[in-house]
Amino acid sequence: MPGSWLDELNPAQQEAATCGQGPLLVIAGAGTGKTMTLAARVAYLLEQGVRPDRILLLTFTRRAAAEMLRRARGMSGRPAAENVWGGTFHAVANRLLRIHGRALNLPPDFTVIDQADAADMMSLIRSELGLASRERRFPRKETLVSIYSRMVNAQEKLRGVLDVHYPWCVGQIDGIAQVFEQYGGHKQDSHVLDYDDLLFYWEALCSAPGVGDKVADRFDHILVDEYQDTNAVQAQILLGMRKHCNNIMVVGDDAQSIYSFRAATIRNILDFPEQFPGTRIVKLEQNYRSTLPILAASNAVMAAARERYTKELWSERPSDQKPVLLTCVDEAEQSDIVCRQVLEHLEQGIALQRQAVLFRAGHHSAQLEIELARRNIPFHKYGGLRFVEMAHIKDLLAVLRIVENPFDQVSWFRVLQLLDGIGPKTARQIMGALGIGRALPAIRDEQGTAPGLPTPLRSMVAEPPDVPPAAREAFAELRAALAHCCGVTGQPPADEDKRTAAKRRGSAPPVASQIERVRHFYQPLLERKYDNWRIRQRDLEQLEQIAARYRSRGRFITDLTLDPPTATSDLAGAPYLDEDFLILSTMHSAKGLEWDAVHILHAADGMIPSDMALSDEAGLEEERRLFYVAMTRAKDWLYVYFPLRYYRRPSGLSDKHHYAQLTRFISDPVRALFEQQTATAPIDTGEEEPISRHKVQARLKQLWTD
DNA sequence: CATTTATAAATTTTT
DNA sequence: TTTATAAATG
Repeated sequence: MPGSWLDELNPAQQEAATCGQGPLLVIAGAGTGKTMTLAARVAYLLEQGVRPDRILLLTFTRRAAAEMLRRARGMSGRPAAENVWGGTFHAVANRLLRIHGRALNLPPDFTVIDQADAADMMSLIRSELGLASRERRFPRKETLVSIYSRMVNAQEKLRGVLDVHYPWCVGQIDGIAQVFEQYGGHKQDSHVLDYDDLLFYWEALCSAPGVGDKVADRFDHILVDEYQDTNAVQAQILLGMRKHCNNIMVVGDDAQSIYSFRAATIRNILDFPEQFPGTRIVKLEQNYRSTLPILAASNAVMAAARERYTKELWSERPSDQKPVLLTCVDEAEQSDIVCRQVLEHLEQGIALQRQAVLFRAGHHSAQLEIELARRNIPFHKYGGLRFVEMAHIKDLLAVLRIVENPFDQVSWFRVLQLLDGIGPKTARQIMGALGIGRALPAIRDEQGTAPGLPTPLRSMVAEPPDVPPAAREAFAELRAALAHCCGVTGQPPADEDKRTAAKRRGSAPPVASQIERVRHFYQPLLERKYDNWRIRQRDLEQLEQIAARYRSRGRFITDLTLDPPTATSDLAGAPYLDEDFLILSTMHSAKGLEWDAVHILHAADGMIPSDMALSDEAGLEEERRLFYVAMTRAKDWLYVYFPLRYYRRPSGLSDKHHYAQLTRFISDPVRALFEQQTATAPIDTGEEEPISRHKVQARLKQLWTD
């Protein structure tokens, strides 16, 4: 008998949750209880006696999966829900490939590299090929990765990708093709997979004879959230996983597709019924989240979309409070008013955690962050520059990655160049001497068949190569740190040879202790490299704390690349950090979340829609959906801020500025649905703002104009 | 000759 | 604030 929790669902939600066998497509508009429905589906399946480890729940973030399983546990009262396979496509791919990768000739010790690492590898290849110094500038390494990623994810030809999305690179097509050619080999030599490989190899796993059946046979039910933001490869994976179980449920909303830059395509959700014959379609159209006025404004924004969507979102939450459009003089005033608005709600009893500030790009919140810090308002920021992308974190992790995977060229290259007197050239020499990369492929081949021979790591410890005098001391430190992390401290290397790799890992010290040792090696380099090394040191300490939760170094590294933690909120001021904090988030990272009060910054053309996205029609439409996603996060209060004036240079004496235009998404009919306020309030009695600054600047100007 | 230092330029969104 | 290029240094 189904539990009483089913009664809390509306008919459409119940239908989706208790649907029988076969493919199921759920079109779920914003705020229609999608998460609850998915959780209910999991709970229902468990009650029906489906084994938890035969359910696969694919979500956009690990957090989303955890949240859904938590709810499913609450509904079904079955702790067994913990054994449900949940996570992102990438994380699940990683897990499956660890188990079955041997069938595809994947090295058992492969590590996963993120986009920045992939970019570094592209750069490595670019300089090896001598493409860096040409008369016309070769694409940046980040651009190379983007092109490559789009190519493999959308399964398009290089030529086509360049023509459509990177027309300024078309002239360099031969060089680009050369780099990509080498890239595959370099990854293989380095025993690494990039994000795209994870999906690609999973797909390959499905179609491999023998193993393909085994993999597909692992699951009886597959549930996919946010299906509008999956790409062609991910759809192929689902098709490949269908062999035995046809019970595939996908949930999504074509109006909320915001990841086409990652080659996501709404074709997936639109074509699902054809790809999976016999699909049952359920639409969730009742919005439980937002008040009517907020919903009306959001719908009005979408009404102007090129393609109209067939859903009719409705709500039963009337309210007198329209969304508010706040026009302010400039960015400084915007920050000021956001703070005051947030605090006002806090006084009304809306905790900071139930409020969020959303913006298009990570740096759009920079001014606000300073203002929040000044007023001791704690906040957490999601999206934008993340922890693992910071140079010092990457430096330290690179050392760990070397221990985990001694063939990782990018990490060696990075770590070696940290040392005094070692640049690209010497780093390559040392790597060659250690047998890393293509310099000495013979040694690597023997490695596979004759496990007794020294790996790069062992030769590093036992017979180190020569280094420039300036680097000797630090190099010795590095060797000691590496030795410690392998667990060979104090023991003669001869003793090591007898053990298997697995045993060696077992004897390695705890991950946190490894980081502590690496930090000891890194500390002097950190202090020399950065003026603000104290702040960065705190980050490294925090990394060590995160590591303390892990038993396996490999797991730690993989988790960090597949599910990176958000940036530290140093500015919030640690002493004042209490339980409650305001949420700052990019619009992308806000997907699937909701708050009582939502503040949207920079509703100006050029910010949203972003200038970068305006090159084609599709880009503009995606920006519109993005704005729609941001608006529909709000339950009771929605504030949209529009600064009139932007300064060209954020700092500096020139007071050049330009006037902004209200975002084109708030057209006149849309604007009528907002309550409009102009912030003319006297600003912060303590110090007047831009006016006095201009006076000072004018006075300074006289010094050189007269 | 390779590395370091100085200078200029650029800067969406994320697994 | 990071990153590519140019000049300077050891």
